[in-house]
Amino acid sequence: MVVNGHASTLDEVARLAGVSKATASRAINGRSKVSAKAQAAVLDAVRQLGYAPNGAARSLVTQRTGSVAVILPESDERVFSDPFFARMLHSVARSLRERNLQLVLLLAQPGDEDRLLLYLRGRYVDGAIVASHHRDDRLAEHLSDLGLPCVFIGAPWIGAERVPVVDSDNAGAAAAAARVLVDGGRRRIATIAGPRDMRAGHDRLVGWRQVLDAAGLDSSLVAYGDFTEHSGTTACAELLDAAGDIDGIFAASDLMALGAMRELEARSIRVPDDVAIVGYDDLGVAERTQPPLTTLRNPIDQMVTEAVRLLTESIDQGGRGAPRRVVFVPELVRRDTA
Amino acid sequence: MVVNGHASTLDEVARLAGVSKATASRAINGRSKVSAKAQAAVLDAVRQLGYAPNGAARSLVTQRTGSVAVILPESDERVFSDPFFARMLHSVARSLRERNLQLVLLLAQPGDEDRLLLYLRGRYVDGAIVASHHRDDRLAEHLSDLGLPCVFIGAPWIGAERVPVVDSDNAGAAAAAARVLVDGGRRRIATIAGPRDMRAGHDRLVGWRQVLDAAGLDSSLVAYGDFTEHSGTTACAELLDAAGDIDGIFAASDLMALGAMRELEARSIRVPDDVAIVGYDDLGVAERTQPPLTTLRNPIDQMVTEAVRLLTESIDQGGRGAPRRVVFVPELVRRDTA
DNA sequence: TTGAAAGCGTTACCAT
DNA sequence: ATGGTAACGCTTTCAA
Repeated sequence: MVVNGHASTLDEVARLAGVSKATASRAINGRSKVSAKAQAAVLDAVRQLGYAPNGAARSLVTQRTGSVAVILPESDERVFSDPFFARMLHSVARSLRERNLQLVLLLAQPGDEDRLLLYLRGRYVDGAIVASHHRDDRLAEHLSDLGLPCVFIGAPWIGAERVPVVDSDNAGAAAAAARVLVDGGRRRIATIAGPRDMRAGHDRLVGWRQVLDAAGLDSSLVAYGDFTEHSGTTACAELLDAAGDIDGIFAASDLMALGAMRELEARSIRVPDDVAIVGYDDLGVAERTQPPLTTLRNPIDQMVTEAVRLLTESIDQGGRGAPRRVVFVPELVRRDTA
Repeated sequence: MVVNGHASTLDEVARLAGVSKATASRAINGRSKVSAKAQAAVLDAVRQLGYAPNGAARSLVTQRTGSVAVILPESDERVFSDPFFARMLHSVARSLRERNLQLVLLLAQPGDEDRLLLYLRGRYVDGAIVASHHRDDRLAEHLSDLGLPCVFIGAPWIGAERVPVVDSDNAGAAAAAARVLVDGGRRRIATIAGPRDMRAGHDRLVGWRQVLDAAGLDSSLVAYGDFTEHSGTTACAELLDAAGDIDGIFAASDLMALGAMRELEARSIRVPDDVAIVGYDDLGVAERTQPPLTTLRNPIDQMVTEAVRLLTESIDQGGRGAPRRVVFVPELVRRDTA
């Protein structure tokens, strides 16, 4: 394809096609009127030379790169173990494909923020979707300062009012979960909460506590995990050791619920007979637990679709537009654990 | 930071600092002689304006983007469930950071090859590392045609001779695993193999078979999985149903070994007393199984370090340089399952 | 419909 | 050490 190691330029294409650079450009981008003859000649030359437009040159004039970043300010361990991210990225990739945008995944490790910011300031991407981040990261402020179109999936702790946010009602959903347990007659209801420094972790804990308090039940049976299966097992053991009479558990992720169920099984505690469980996410694991898990469906696809819509809108408007906020409500999926 | 929505340019920095664009550029990039006074003035202006160089403009002249792609031609389900990728990316990120390169992750879905190629041809990245790919993808040929510096981690099926490859000796390691079982006195040795259309899957099966054949043992006890835990469980059940007298299993991934152990436990078959097991990977899971898993350590860090070294070398040489091939040998890690 | 030419924002060469 | 200026490869006026 490539003639001799050096990528071909529009100039060469034009020359080979016997037209000007301008016409060649028009033929390639196909927005403008070009005679059928010129069109064919150019396309032919493109094929012969294996030509592809130089991205830098094109971006320089169009102010567009045709790519969008997904930023994950998260340890790669979690990124690559939590089904949440797999589902989210899958969904993002699909949405972007429809709009002919290239997905660029940026793993934002704690220490590496400077290079990330430099990259974004360098306008290597047209916009960014930020997902799941911790209490202390100031990405929202930075992106807002930067003027780079962005959308946050899940509200950031800091600077949430300055950026568009697509969120789900974590507290409301957790409350629904707690209500399932309370209405099911459970009285010693514990929770395996997510990390305290993450919105989802925090809000789900709050929602659970509210319902328990309102029902006059003890809301002190709390153990913390990090959304992983293993942490669910540990947390469950902790809870059981502290209070042997627990009869209901709300786990802030299905993975933690699964871990908890393993611990319960190890102790020969029956689910849901002895202990009822409600999880959170419904990304596949919940259907496959034994017995199948009652859970709240995290509306990831909806959030992503909306996020991409908002982002492209913002990109098209050149980054202007007021920071909007859209919230989706997780749906209760009743199966057999509660 | 940004004055008014529009990113500032070098021109503005220069004007504010009272120097020429040339000097401003030199001060910012810091390779060339600049008076301390000018240096300070420029840096100050940069800070005041929140200036960052426009990537496109810079790339256009330097022919460098400062970023490197990691291409994963793999379903996102596997990318986000197999610890192999987590470890690899972690390692890549570390190596690139040392060299001040930005990691750009490109998920190459089957249908999406065209856009990926367009992106690469557009020179949005300086080079690419390709990891784990299937029999039918022609990425190696394409990248070789393209002239983009690249390194493959794991040999591709097609075009392996045309690109630099960093690999591990899958067949040799699998042979070592089989030998552990044979030498341990096992006579009915099965394998849970990886996907037939992946090099790692194929080669590990070959290595295992070679040793069994050489020992005069039946090498037909094969079930296929896809490296996931779940597939390991299924495959193990399959094997057990087909041959009840199995006394040794080589699983082509620790995850599949774990799945197999769950099935064995469900059937009250003891490990290693009744059935010995050897896994593959040693990325954390192996230490935590019950009992701890004997396995082969996939030399991911070594492969990645070498891959990044080769890649940056190739980038510095402008993509020239003969396609090299480096192979690392996995180490046997003996624990308690065999 | 087409072509010439003016940028886009940098870096790098060449004088000074 | 510094400034003017020519690239880099493309898109997009503006005339023709």
